[in-house]
Parts: sequence; structure tokens; C-alpha cells
Amino acid sequence: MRMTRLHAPTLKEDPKDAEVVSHRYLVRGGYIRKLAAGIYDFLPLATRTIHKIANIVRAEMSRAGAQEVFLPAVQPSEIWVESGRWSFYGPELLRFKDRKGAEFCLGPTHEEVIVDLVRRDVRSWRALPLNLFQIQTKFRDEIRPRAGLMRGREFIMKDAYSFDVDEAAALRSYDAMYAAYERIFRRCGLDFRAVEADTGAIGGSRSHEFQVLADSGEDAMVSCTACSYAANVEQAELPTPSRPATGESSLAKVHTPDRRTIDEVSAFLGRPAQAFIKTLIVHADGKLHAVLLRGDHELNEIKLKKRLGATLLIMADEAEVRAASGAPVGFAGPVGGLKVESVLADHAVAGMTDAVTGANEGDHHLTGVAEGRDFQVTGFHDLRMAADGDACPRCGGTMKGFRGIEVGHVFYLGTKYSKAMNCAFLNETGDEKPMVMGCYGIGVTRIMAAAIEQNHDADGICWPVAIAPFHVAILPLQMNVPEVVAAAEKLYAELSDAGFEVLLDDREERAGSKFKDADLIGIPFRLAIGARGLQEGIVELKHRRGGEVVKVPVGDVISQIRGLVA
RNA sequence: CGGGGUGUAGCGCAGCCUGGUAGCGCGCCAGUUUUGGGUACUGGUUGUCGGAGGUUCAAAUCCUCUCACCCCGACCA
Repeated sequence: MRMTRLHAPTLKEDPKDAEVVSHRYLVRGGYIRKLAAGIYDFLPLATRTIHKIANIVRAEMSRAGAQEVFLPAVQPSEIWVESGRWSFYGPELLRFKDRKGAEFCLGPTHEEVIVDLVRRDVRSWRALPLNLFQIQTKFRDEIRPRAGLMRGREFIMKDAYSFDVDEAAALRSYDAMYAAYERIFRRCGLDFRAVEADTGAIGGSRSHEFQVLADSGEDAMVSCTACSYAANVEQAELPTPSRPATGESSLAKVHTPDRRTIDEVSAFLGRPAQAFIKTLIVHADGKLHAVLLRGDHELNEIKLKKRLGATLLIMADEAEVRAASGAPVGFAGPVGGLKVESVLADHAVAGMTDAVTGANEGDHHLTGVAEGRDFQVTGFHDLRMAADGDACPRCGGTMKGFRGIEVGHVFYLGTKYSKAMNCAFLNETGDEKPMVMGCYGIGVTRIMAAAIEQNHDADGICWPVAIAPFHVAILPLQMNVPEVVAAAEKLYAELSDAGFEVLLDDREERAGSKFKDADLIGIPFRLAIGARGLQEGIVELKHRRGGEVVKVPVGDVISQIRGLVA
């Protein structure tokens, strides 16, 4: 490809609406443009990278036995009513009517469509296992799209669905997908980690997320430093700690004017956050409950929801907090009783002495509070998020926290959808059974963004070779020196013929501009051809990522590149 | 949805407080110059000032309504 023909409008200045690195560089590098909030145009460079990622995904899915299909983006409401998700899904599901008034939605996912397809024609155990996948544009009307491609509303996703005769077979399908995912992300050149995850609204009993390691990631994980356990902090179970030896303390009320948060009271009283008992009032299915956590811990709403068996769980509003505690938000505490259905406490609160809590009175806290002596709870449970330094639930080792970007998710679904939508088969003994399903997603466009978050420097993108839009950039540095242009053209032809994807910067620009754009776009290897070097028969080969520069005789360029790109 | 903010040339911005009919940088076009990290200079092109309504002799500027977008939060296969 010639730069003069390539539609890659690069920008010198950062776009004003881009905060995260991947968004900035994708826009500046001429990869994407925004059409509306969370909706982007993919320009030629982005399209090339997306194709690279998609082809790796295709190859590995095929290898794992899945077959590619292409399903509609527009879906009728009937199948969603059937699965129960027409009412369960909120406004995130974009709904609309056709000219006859019939209701449709833009597919945020395709369980309904695939189950409908499979149940029509698959009636026998002989046809199973079956695994179908597609690479499709999905639409989710996110409350707040952000961070460019990381959380857009419209995005490209690979989704696969497996159908099996029983749980054991379905788990084999799951394991095959898990293995395929590891191959996919490795081939994409990403530093990633598979972690145990919550199954969320989708149900099922087994689930792993594939997380690209990046400090800018939205998700927090912990992994054990001693064994292989790794999990999302939402998912990680925590071992029950041993009760601390009871210490002595005497209860006292202190005046804490206008100090509401743990941080504020902690600074005011000079006590660490670990000495606090945080009292949260939650509203679950119409009833109020209190949750007690150690001050430095964070509530895990998923665990709490499961413990309460609640379908709807939200933080109580100000009026509810006042009704439960008799005090404004920020001063609730367990001592003296709360007007709530139950008081649940995290294990870490058990046996705390000399603790600080709210006094159930505006502008006052209690110190010297002892659990058991000053208040009782309904029960102790695992209710908090795992964090850096926590003990591993498997081996007791120490867990380390890290952040990641979720690029893939595999779920064991069971029969949730096949039962709801009557997707069944006849087994060898003639009995009708619901198929046992799994579903497996990969965010194709998110991989593009995540790869940049993980692979960039101050000048631009440093693509892994496998997903770079081009392998090599050729930069003739003096367009007015015929020998330079001729040498560049010759290398361009030779490298292209040898099967490499080459971008020739044939613009009448000075060297500086070409270097800047090549760095920004992030082509892994750069050949700079200058009049000076050419006189000695050499060109300069630079590795975008490491920055190493080697002088290469013109005749050796192809073999050198061959060794690098392979 | 709650809080905060922004809409003026393709991009990034100033002008608004104190109304007088629009400007800067980058880009783009022509040329000179320069020629290994966004060269310098000359000339040129580019606007329903987000939209609607109102006040006024006069509105980018003041008022009302509205739309879009961004950030924080809640939300989330």
C-alpha cells in the first residue's frame, strides 16, 4: 500500500474527547472516527487489524471444531419473550418497531437466535456435539459508553454456542473453547490471564474471563502467588479468617462534625481504616438490611445478593438510611440496633474490638466498639471483594491484585436457554432431553483497543506483529533524490512479492513527518532509506517496539524481515 | 438517571463577563526554502458561531427552551 493512496488521516493534536491511550492513538493514527456516542467508523487501518484478529479467531475456532455462521443483527421480540429476557433485559436492549408495529431489537447477544436455529433442525443425539460461532456487530445501549472502543455501544464480537447431550460432554466443549481462547490470545501477542468469573445474569455454573493485563483496565483481579488460582475480585471466595484474640476497649461517643466517609473520620480521629466497621444499608426486594464490613474492605454486591437470595439489590437512599439508623447518611452503626430485616457481617468483622462505628446520631461516632459485647449480628459471611494481600482460598498463599481488560468470556450455560425455548433432542433410548449449552464470547474490537493499552509508548502504538495493519513501513527520506525513491520502490516491490504487507510512505513529506506518522501508526518494522546510507549500500531497520536500530545491506533486507515477521 | 463540563473553519482553541456583524494555531491549496525526528517564509482557501424561540436598531455574546458530546458515579456476558 502506498501512503499517498491510504486513507489514514493522522492528527497532530489529541482529540479532545479521548482520554484513554487506545482511544487517543486510534483517532490520531487515523484508525477510527466517531459517528455518535460509542459508535465508530473503522477506517482502512483499523479494518486491516480487525481482519487479522478475526482471522486468528476463525482459525482457532475451526481447529476446535466450531463452524462459522452469520446470524441476523435485527431480532424479533418473540424469541426474547420466550427466553424470558424481553422483560428481564433493561434499556440496554435497543428496541424498535417495524412498519407493521411488530417489535424487534438490535442483538446485544445471540442466545435466542442460535437456540431457535438449532432447535428447528437438530433432533437427534447423533447430531451432537454442535458448536456454531459468528463474528458479528453487536449493539448494547450502554448507560454510559466510554473510553473509545473499550466500552462502545456498537462493537464487533465473536460469539460461539455449544450444544451437547449432557453436562460431561458440555464441559468437554467448554474446555475445548478455553484451550482455543488461550491459543487465540497468545497468537494475538497479548499478555493475558484467564480468571474465574461470576456467571452474572447469564446463569450457569462455570465461567472464566480472559483478561489482558493493563493498569488502565476496568476489572480488578487477584491471583495467587503460590498456586494457579486467579479470579475476578467479584468472584474470588475468601477463606474464613480465624477470630482475633479479644482485646480490651471501652465504648465512647465522640463528636465528629460533618465527617461522613471512612477517610474523613479516619483522618479526624487518627485511626486507620482497618479499625472501622463500615455499616451499609441496602434495599433488597423491598426490605432493608444492614451490612457490616471492615473499613478498608469493599462490599461485593454479587456475594451479598446471593446470600440474601435477592433479585434486586440497591443501596438504600437517604430516607431509608434515616429510617433504619435514625441518622443521616454517614453515621449509621450497629450498636443500639438498626431497624432492618437482618444485620449481615463480613467475616473480618468477627471479633473486632476497639473499633470505630457510626453512632446512629448525626455528627457522632462511637469508639472502642467490640463485636459481640456491644452488638450482635444475624450472621457472618463472605461478603467483600478480594483484594491485594488476601489469602488464597485454594492453598492459603498470598494473592496479588492486578487489573485487566476483559477480552473474552466463556460460560457453561447448562439448560437455561434450551429448557426455556424447548431446544431438545432424542437420546439413544428415545427420551427427549434438553441440550446442554455453553457460550463463548470474544470482543474483537476490544482486543484492538486492549492491545494498544498494553503495547504503546509516548510516540504511538507498538503493535504485536500478528495484528498490526502492516508488517513493514518503508520510508524514503528524500523524495527528491531519485536513487532513494528507486531503492524504496524496489524494496517495496520485492517485499510485497515475498508476501509481506508493506506500507510505502511515498508522500512528498520531510523525514520527520514520516517518522512521526510511522511511530504513531505503529508498524512493527521500519525501513528508513536515506541518500547517505544508500551510498554505502545500507538501509536502516528499526524495531518499533524495542527501538533497536540496525543497519542492513540492501540485499539482506528480505531475509532479515523474513526472520522477524515469520 | 444524579453531579460536573463543552458545543465557534477539517482538528485544537480564543472571542461571550462589558452586544456593533468573527479570529488564532494546526491542516489544506499555490509557491519559495529546507532535506534523517512534525523546517522557515509568502500568498490563498475554509464558518447556517449545535438548534429553535425571545429581548434589542443590532446577538457568537443577554434570556428561555432544546439537542448533541465529554468526564465522575450508578449500570454491565
